[in-house]
Amino acid sequence: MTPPQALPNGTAADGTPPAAASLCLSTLTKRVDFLRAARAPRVVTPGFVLQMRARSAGEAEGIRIGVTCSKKVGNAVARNRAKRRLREIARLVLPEHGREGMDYVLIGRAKVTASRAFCDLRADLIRSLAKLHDRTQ
RNA sequence: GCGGAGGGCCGGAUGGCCGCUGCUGUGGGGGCGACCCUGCGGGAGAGGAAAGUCCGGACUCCAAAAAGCAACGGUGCCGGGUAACGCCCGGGCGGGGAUCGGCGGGGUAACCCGCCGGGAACCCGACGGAAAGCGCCACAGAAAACAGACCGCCAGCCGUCAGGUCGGGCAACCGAAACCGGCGGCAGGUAAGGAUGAAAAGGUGGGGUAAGAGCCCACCGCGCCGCUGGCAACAGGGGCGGCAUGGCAAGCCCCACCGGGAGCAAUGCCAAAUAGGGACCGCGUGCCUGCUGGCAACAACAGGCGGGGCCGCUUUUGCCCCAGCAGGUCCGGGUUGGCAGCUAGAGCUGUCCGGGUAACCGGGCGGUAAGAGGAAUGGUCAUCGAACCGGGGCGCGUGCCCUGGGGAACAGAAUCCGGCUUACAGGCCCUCCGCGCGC
RNA sequence: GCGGGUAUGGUGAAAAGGUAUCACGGCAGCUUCCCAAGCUUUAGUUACGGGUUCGAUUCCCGUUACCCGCU
Repeated sequence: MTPPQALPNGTAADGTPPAAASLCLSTLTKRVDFLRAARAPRVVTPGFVLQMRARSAGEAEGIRIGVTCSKKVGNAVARNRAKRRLREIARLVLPEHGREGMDYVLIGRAKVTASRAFCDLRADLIRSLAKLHDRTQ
């Protein structure tokens, strides 16, 4: 058994972020929040669709994240698996790359969300966030 | 060894890092509040179907649900099990079933085909009633349901013909007569036969008859009545009846039994907020006694009588109401927060003992047990890994060995249980029956 | 999660246990100089799988898909 830190891509990403994670992420639960985000700018990648909306003042605090999958993704097992993977990349990426006062919505896609390599999925999210942030500047 | 047929179990494994949701111990913090958040330690966290929502219950509300009636729905061989069931077990009856026996046909033969009978393990069956009633049975066919009589068959009577017959004649032919026969008609007998059809009024064989027919006889079937066995469904055998009851009840229906309705988005509590609002319907504007207030009318309270209401009707008990209110329907407004219900129950299961053919029941000892709430139970990496694909070797062959790729079915608790049904990669185990061979 | 309903040509609808019908549309043909209109013709697993029945779109059971209601 070789220790895991010998592997190059395992240690690089998950160095410190979990400590910072606790302060911001909360979950979107209301249908209206999802509908507002659906009208906001979006980026489409093979594994997911990312929507980002800047909240108006006094609405809520911190970064909020919503995850959703339609019936097109598959049965309950497939949908739950897709949502779990999306939640995991959000947990790893958003504390570092997310912005205060934003609602993010991740939408799963059929087949690909569950099968795409995890590191690719994470890189897709970082790239998409950068794109959206550039666009709103 | 060949062939056939059942049942049960499992449902990828190990480890590293990083997470999620309850519980518990301890510490800290927040909210007006119901309550909530959080650090550290400990321990727990999807299935055999969690699925479909097809049955049965627990539980909650509809005030309680005792009895009867009606309506509606369900179940349906018998017995047992169970909290209960449309489930399970055992039995009965019917059907299927490898093989076997008999008969017939084809073939030189091996064998093949058809019919009938018995029938292994086992499989299938909504399997009460069609002589209580109603309804339906298209097309075809003479006829489709108290049978009837289209064709046919048959003796009789009448008419007709002179083919057979009889007489004469060598013969051609002549004559006689309605006996046989043909044709037509009349009034009957008969249901054996008749293209059909899913189904044709007991079947097969013999006797019998003018022709026929359960008209008679034998066997089979059917019905009725005893007997024997069985708790029963039913089976066996006996006698009697000459046959009456075509099918469909997953058509209406009859019989027996069961069922009040809605469902955890039930329901209860708390917080916050609002207009604690309005319209219509229904019932109704009581009587007596006591006490208090009042000059009195009367009002409030308590008790009795009477009346009304309680999601079909009646009765009983009970509860509520009597001056505006409990009840019903609708319109409008506010909230979309928190907690409980919420997981230990007819629990599940291992083993032993006892009862039972079994399902199952009783007892002892032990093990085990998620409770989320836009919904946790995972993400990722590594190693090992079944199916499957390719190459090589061994072997007569099923196959075995080496090696490279490959990479795990159906599927995610949502109040909880007992079943059923449906989906499912692959693996493991056990049992039964027939035939053949060996001992 | 709980409860209820529907399925028939491409679309919308009928049909009593007995030949699957109607309208619009599509394809092809006739007609016309061409188009329109008109006429003729054509295409169904009655969602799927079983059962009852002589016979099923219809009756019964199971499956699938879709739709509706309930805090």
